[in-house]
Amino acid sequence: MAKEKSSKLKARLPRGLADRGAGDLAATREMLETIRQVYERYGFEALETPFIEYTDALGKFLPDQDRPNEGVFSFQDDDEQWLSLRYDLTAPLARHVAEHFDALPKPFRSYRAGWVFRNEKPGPGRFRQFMQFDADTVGAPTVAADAEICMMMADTLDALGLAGKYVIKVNNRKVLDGVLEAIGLGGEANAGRRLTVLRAIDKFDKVGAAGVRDLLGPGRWENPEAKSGDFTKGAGLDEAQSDVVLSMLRPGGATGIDNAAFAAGAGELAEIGALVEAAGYGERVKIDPSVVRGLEYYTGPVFEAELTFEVTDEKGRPVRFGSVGGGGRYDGLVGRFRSEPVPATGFSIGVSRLASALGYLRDGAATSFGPVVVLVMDRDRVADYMKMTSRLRSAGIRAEMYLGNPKNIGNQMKYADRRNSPCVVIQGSNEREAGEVQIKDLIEGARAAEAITDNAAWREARPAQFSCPETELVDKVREVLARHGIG
RNA sequence: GCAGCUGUAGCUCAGUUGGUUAGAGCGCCGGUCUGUGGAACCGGAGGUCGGUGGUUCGAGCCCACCCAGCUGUACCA
Repeated sequence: MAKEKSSKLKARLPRGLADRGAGDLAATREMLETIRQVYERYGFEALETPFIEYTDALGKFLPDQDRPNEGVFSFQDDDEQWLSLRYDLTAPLARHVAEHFDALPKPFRSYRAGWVFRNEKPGPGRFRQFMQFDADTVGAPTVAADAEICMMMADTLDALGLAGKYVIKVNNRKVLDGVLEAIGLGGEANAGRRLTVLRAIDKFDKVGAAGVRDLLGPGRWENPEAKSGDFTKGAGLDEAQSDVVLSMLRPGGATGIDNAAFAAGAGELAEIGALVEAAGYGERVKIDPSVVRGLEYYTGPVFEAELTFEVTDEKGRPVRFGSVGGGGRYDGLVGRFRSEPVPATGFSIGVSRLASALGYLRDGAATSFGPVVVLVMDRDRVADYMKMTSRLRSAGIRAEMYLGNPKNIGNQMKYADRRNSPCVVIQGSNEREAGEVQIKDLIEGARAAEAITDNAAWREARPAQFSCPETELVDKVREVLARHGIG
């Protein structure tokens, strides 16, 4: 008993997770709908798969010898089989397609949105639960499918109001493989070093050409000048090898490399370039040799959508959003389940990150209005107030009767204020006798009251309040809502 | 994982060379207040001072270890 106080549960959320309020939800809903419409227009169809899959269907087959299954939330079923929360939407799609292969039209074009989960260290803009919105074409080997996906991403970002503020970068894993082969890193024995080289290239944006050179060679200190902080082990390439890799990152890319992989990759890139150019997307979709992505399961073209604008956060620090989506061709993924190879290509939008970028862009979150509040002026007439509320609801207007302690009208007004109500409905005995109601426009009232500094005067003035016959309640409320653009 | 920084109320912080019962502002709940949302006044709840051990007559303060958070870095299939 004495310990009761200290044994109270602490209300807290695990790190990397977030509750989302009305404003957030509304913005996300609108955004998802915009994306959905674009995808539909391109002829993709909806699909939903569960949050949970067998662990082996998710990622065990991805040749990730680095850290198998780390970063995935997993648990065992009662038959001891391992299950996991999905960490992306691509692996579940591959499972779905493989499972229903015979019933699906090929190429199969589908899209899906949903939560994915990663058990990784969270950071700014990185959560352990976040939403993705994917579109994939399965069963189409042609690079036209890749080009189409890129163009659709461009159209999607345009539709979201980001025209001119992003670039879709395209590269090809075969080009990278060709370069690596040319410097003697081909073959199974060098898989680990290849990975290190790819990761170094991936950091080009962050550390620059000199940083990449360090990472390709001996390694790099967190603070290069002081040689202090954390040390990242390099790939151990010599100068000549590094030169070749770095030359690839310059505009124009690598030259003088003569092997099959490089030629195939360069050819595909040129083809994609020609397709997007011909369709008028040349400014939005660009070849960029520094894009690596996905490190393991991509087999051909890879894409990345990057926002190119900068904003500052509430503390005045610059915020870079960078990548808000990416994808590529994964010809091996569905084939894990089947004896024949199944080509596939897709793109994934990071909904949560993109939503926060859009939020910054719209300087300040749009306020979402609450319901109309019907005040309780006379405790004995609750039935009448509920009836009024009901009339508003029947007319399609969000409305509620005040359910707290009604003894003080001021408290009811405060409640409505806090709910962001556009207006309140007041009917005391005076109005009742006259067959009227008072409607107070809280939004207009707040605006009108800005000039009033004295609280007594503010009360007296009752700004933006008018009375009307009770029969016109719905129409008048509707007028107030319309004035503020509330549907 | 590694490195640096930081831990006192829901939030922002104060707290003397180690000294009694750890404070403030804001926020929250209630009241003044049964006819009006920005105010005022009054009252209240809320703390194992991140944890454990140590030094000391005495620790929020000093020491050791641990934990958590933040930032960077690595990883991100």
